[in-house]
Amino acid sequence: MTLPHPLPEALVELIAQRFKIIGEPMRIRLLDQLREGEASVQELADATGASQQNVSKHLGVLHGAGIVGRRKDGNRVLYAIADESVLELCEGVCGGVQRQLAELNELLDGVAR
Amino acid sequence: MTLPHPLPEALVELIAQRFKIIGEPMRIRLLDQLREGEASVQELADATGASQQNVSKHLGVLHGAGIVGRRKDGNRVLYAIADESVLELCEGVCGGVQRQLAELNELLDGVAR
DNA sequence: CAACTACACAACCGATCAGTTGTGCTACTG
DNA sequence: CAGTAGCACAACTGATCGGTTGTGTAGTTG
Repeated sequence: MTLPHPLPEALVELIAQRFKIIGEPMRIRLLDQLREGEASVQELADATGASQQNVSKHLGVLHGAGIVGRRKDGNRVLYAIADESVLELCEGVCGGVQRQLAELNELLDGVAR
Repeated sequence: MTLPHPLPEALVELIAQRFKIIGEPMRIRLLDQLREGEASVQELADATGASQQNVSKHLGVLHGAGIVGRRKDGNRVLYAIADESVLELCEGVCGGVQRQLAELNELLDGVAR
């Protein structure tokens, strides 16, 4: 996809909001956990060590953004990743981070030499 | 690239920080502007309608994250995109947004039918 | 029906952060 | 050298947000 230029203001806001939602450690942990498949709030709370309320809150945000899906199963509520593209985004970021660390290493090499 | 699972805590923090930095409308506007090539702080301030101090502050954050590069040119300081991958990230997000809007349209169609 | 589990909602608190204001510093100019 | 332009740093403020606490509700179990 090719981005228009200049970016329309509304799109800028949408993009920023999206990034901001993902830019939270706890939410990334939840998404990472959901890579194993759908899970209940309690399971995610246990897996991350966070409180049930906190997990529920973050899942609500992710669900509101359409990043995860909700499904009732009797007493519980199962969440699952609905937008696989977020994982690709994380990979992209990791790539950037790795590239940066590599450059940093080169710089250190240059100094040490 | 394939992400490890579970994500190490430090990596989670790094990813979140990166997303959070990009998740700010003004910074996205600056990056969008820099797609046209390097520009001075004043030019970016004029282009975005923001104050010089505010632009300088955001550029400082982007520079600290290694996303943009700095270069002195006489009296001015020219900034340029240093990590092109951020643009790809924005495209990825736009893809997700578009997909979401498409699904929303389908839902509306279903209701209206 | 009573007790319990799972979840979400609301209110609150502390921390973070974007934007402004004020200022100092550097480089160019007349 | 005085004046001006370009930029960054520091302090302040208001808003946003993550996490906790408390509570209400739906569904299950004995």
